[in-house]
Amino acid sequence: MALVVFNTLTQKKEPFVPLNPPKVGMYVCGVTVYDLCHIGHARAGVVFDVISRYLRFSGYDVTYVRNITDIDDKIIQRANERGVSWDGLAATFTDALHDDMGKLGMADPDIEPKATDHIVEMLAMIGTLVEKGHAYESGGSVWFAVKSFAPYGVLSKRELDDLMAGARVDVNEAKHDPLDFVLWKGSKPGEPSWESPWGPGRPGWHIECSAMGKKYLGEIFDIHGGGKDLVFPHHENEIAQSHACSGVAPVRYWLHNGFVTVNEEKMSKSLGNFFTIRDLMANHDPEALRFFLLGAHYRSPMDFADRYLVESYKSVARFYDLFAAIDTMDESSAGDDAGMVDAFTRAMDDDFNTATAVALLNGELRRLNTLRFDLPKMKKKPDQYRMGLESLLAGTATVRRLGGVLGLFTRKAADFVAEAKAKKLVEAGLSADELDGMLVARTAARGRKDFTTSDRIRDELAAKGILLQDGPAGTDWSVSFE
RNA sequence: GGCGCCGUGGCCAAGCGGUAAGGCAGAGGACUGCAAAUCCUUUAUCCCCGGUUCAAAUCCGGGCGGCGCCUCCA
Repeated sequence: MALVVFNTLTQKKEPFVPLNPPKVGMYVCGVTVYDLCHIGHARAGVVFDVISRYLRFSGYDVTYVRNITDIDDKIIQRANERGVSWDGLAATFTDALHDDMGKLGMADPDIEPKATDHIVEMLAMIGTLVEKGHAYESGGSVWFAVKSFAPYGVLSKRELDDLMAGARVDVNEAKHDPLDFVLWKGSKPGEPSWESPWGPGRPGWHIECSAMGKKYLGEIFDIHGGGKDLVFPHHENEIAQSHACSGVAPVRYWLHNGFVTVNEEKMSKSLGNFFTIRDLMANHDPEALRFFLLGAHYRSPMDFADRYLVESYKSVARFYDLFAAIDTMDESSAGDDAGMVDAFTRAMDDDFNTATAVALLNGELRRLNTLRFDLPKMKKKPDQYRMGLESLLAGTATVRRLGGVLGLFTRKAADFVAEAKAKKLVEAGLSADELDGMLVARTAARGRKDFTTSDRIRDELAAKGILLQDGPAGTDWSVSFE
């Protein structure tokens, strides 16, 4: 089976056929850097990160472009509020963006263009649109004449009349038509501005993506992604600009991810009900957030709650526990579990069904854990043991590799465990030595069958989120986040 | 008002015409001094009502309920 993707343009799943295989050009709308990123940004980031990873896994040569909007009204406004320069503010939040996305295990996009580095390209495009009669200057700004572009509405399935009827369209004296949107915004004194044939100003929001997409991926490219809320007006306007300029539809497949909601309500900056990635990372492992985000299909809405992250952490930890155990075996296998790879591919080929892919990984984890604990019993039968070991090693390697396609399990297992433990000790206010002392005391108590004492120590630690596990090799501990 | 999405076990969530994946929580069991971890077993007929079909959670029609876009927004 081959890859099938849901195209917003047609509202259907379609076979994915790139323009110039094996090359795939993919453009994703990044963020406007005027504030910290929230979970919604994290979802969009993770979704398209996984899509790019999977396309590569499938053998495509992907060029992944994700832009940064570093000039915009909100940036100017926020900078004024804080009494800092607009570009300084943008730089600050760009750094924060990189930091946060990096923590979430995002592979860097191949190209990360900034709006302010592409004023020339935007002006050229606006010039062409004016020449072709799709845009006009008025009141120091340049506007796109929506009615000059017949296909307007193809993406968001809107009729011009319906839009007109909506009372919310912006009324602006300078526009010839209420539907028109700005390409070049004439600036007032004191505002950041660039020179243009129409006077000083700054770019409108939509034109940057048209200009940068074209520059880095060409007039027609394969995938354009972003959050569902960008379908209208942003992507609709982007199509209008690009298509009117070049004469061809710019994008073959439009992909949009669903929202993250909180209490069933969309999380957004304007509602103020958002959690920043940083807030969350203070108490949770970034991989838990990624795992959570992958648990639902990318187009479905997801409700967020803290406890889901706790659940996800447990799941992730279960995988690392297996990996850590295998790592200490000092054996390796070049083998691969072909059936597993096949099932995974089928799931992901169906419009990137990460939920099914994760379920597959879970099922395999159970199989491998069973094998892991049964293996010692097989030692008397060398043939059986050898086969079991091979299956365990190959299966584990496969889970790791496929997890990697989802951006999961990329840390060393030992590091994952060590990190979680170190963090928990700090939280519990214990030093490693103090904990060791307690464990030694408890082992001694158990040795003399003083279970009252040993259980008291165990309860004390459990109250701090430190869970003890007694095994043949001694007592180990793990971390709870409840 | 216009456009679109969704409604699956206590919770989260796949499946989208062939008889309900997976996770969390719960119950029972193996293991354990007791636990924990791990493993095994176990919990649904898919919002309601009609229709199409040999066959529907899956398609169509009508309800009810929730959400999103139409204004900045991933």
